[in-house]
Order: sequence, then structure tokens, then C-alpha cells
Amino acid sequence: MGDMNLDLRVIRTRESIKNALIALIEEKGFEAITVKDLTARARINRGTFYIHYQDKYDLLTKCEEELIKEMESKVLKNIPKVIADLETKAPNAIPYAVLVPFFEFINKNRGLMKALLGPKGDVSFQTKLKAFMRKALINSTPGSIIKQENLLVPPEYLVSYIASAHIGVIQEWLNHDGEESPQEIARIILTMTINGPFFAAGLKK
Amino acid sequence: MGDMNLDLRVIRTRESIKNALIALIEEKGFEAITVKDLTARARINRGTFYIHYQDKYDLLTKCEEELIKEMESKVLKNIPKVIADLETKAPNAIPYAVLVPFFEFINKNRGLMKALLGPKGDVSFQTKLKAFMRKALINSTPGSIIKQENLLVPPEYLVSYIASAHIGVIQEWLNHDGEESPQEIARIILTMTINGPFFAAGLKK
DNA sequence: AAGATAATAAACAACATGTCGTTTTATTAT
DNA sequence: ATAATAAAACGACATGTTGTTTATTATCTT
Repeated sequence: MGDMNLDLRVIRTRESIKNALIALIEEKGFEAITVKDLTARARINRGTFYIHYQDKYDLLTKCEEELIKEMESKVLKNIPKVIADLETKAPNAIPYAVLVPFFEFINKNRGLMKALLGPKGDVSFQTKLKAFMRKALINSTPGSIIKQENLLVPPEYLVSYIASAHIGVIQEWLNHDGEESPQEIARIILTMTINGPFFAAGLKK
Repeated sequence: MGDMNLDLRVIRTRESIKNALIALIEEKGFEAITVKDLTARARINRGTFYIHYQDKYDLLTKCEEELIKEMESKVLKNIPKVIADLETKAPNAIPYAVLVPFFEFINKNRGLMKALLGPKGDVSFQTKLKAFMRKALINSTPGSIIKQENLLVPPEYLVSYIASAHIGVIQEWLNHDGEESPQEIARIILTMTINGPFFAAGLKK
């Protein structure tokens, strides 16, 4: 049996469908998309769509999971390495060193990220992203940098606060269409996360 | 012509449809809802639905706008009064005095808020909520408490950060189903916003 | 109680869905 | 280069939802 994943036609078809999806989400929002829309845009027969995906939700889910998996392998897996490289030298530089590759990844997948996180996107993707960031927050603090007894607020709220705040900044950034570099966004977000939004607003000390 | 808004039948029908909407969003998500689902749950004829709403999107939009309008009239309009009452005594208490009524309002509309902000909810409602919070942030700082020249980060990112962080905490809170009071949530969120999430995590000073 | 009007039941065309079997076309492996 | 193989295109199908419209019934207002 020839590997189905290697056939050029399969690769072309799937890529074409995914590009159509990204374009159509931005144009009319995911809810409004029909399978007919997708296949017309992708220049394939409608029946062909059903060979690869059960329905449009299956397509969306697979795109999201692919993105998150890549994020985990390219960003999450590198966190321990980044920490090991820095902890002897400058422990304060760790958050920056972790965030920059994250924002670089987002920048490379701007199209899909913007569609999924945009005003016509998919709430459940935000949930997946938050779960990813929850992992990142825990993995990047090996041992016990975050000690339960030191917390001034319940841990779930702390994680929700940080994760949502970051997603909000990412959404804003994606709308600015390439004005700020990943490094600049990392600096902006860390100013608010480390010193607090009030300090960043010039309202403290 | 007798006012359609005062007829008992109309009130009953519309209320029934809205309750069906809330229940069905939580059960299967807004996208999956059909008009048939709504009218079956609401115990009305399918044709009747179209007398009151153009389609399910029209229904959703009207529910959202009604909620936001009420928020504006009950929460936003009171901000200047709250500030006037407190600014001579304790200016630091202002954020708390503004947040508590906000969370109390959310608590009173738990059902709809949970459905709209939940994992099967509507992204565009988050956008509307953020716009509301943007207004609240600006209105609650009359004159020039937030001065452009004092900002350490671009203002759009500051607002996005704060608004999204708050929404994240609200989502978490709505899932905890009534464990914390509005006052407790206000304290939790202000600890993080004023001192910063890092400080709240026990990672600073 | 009488008149007004909202809700119902039933039917309609238009359209999207998911699934076929068949034919054509492109790719792979020999 | 070519035969074998797999993918894509095509056309058709039953099914379900949508939004509208009709005559009829039930309910509210005054």
C-alpha cells in the first residue's frame, strides 16, 4: 500500500482546503462557511472534501490540533533547554527567552492564528491555547518556583488571568499586521506581567 | 395599533425563546442549534419564531445587546458617582468600588453570561464585552489619571491586556458556580492588576 | 363580551448535507 | 515507458433545515 500521506494530490488537496478555510473564516466567519464554499474556493469537487474530512468541524478541529501540536514540539519542548542555558547566568531573563520563540511561532502562522483568534473565529481554540499556556506556565517553573503557600490568589485564577491577558495581547498584535516584532511584544507583555498593568500605566510608584 | 411589546403572549413567547437559547448553547453550542431546536424547546411553533426574530443570529445579537445595554445603564453610568463619593476619602478604593457592582451584575445574569462566554459560546460577545471594559477604563479615569506620556507600553496593548485578563477571570469564576462572592473576585483580580500577576504568584519582593 | 391580534398547523421552494456508483485523471513503482 | 493503483471529478440521491406564506384557532386587551 502506497502511503496516502505522500501522494502529491493528497497534499495539494488538503493544503488547498486549509487555505480556503483560512480565507473564508476571515471573510464570513466559520459559522457561515458551507462545504460548498470551501470546495469552490479550493477548486476541488465537493465529494472530494468528504474523503479527507467528516465535515467542516472536523476540518477546523484538525487544523487547530495540528497547530497546537507544532506549538508543543517547537515551543514547549524547548523550555527546559532555555532554562538550563540561562538559570546560572540570568534567571530574570527566562520569561523573555521563553516568550520570544512563542511569538515567533505565532508570527509564522499569522494567517491561521488571526482567523482562529479573530472576531469571527472559534472560542474552543482559545480554550486549547489556554491549556497550552497552562502547561507552559507549569513546565517553565520546574521544582517549585511557584509555591502554593506563597500565592496571594487561588492558582486557577492566576493562570486564567495570565493566559487570557496574553491571548488578548496576541489578538491585538495580530490586528496590527506586522508592526511590532516578536521581541517588542515580549517586552511589552513582560512589562505588564512582571510589574503589573497599573505600574505599566504609570499609576504606581 | 396595540403595542406588541406589552401583549402577554409576546412577552411569554420571547422569554421562552431566550431561555431555550441559554439552555441549548450550554448543551450543544450555538453553532449546532437549529431554529427547530429552539422552538421545540420553547414549546412554540416554528413559524412563530420568525415573527420575532429574523434568524438565530438575530436572536443571539439581540440577547447580547440587551445584556450590554443593561450593563451600561447599571454599571457604567454609576462610575462617576462612585468616584465622586470616594475620591476625597480613599482614592485607592475606587477600582474596588467599581468592580464589585460589575461582578454583582454578572452574577445576576449567570445563565446567559456563562453560555455566551463558555467554550461553546460566541467570540463576538467577548469583543462586545471588551469594548464595554474599554469604555469603563476610560470613563473611570476622568481628567487624565492615565497620561499618555506616563505609559510604559502602547495604550492599546494595556487595554487589551487588562480587558482580556478580566474576562479570563470571569470565565473561571462562572465555572466555579457560585463559590466566590463578587467581593472576593474583586479582591483577587485587583491583587493581580495592581501588584501584578508575578507579585500575586509570590515571585517578587 | 367583542374585536383585535398573536400563535398554530401545514405546505412550499430553495438550499446544504452526506453518501453513492461510475468515470476520468494523476501518481507511483516497476 | 508503462501498467497498476489510488485520487479526484462527476452526477444523482434521500434527507433535513430554512425562511415564507396560508387559513384557522386561541388568547389577550379594552
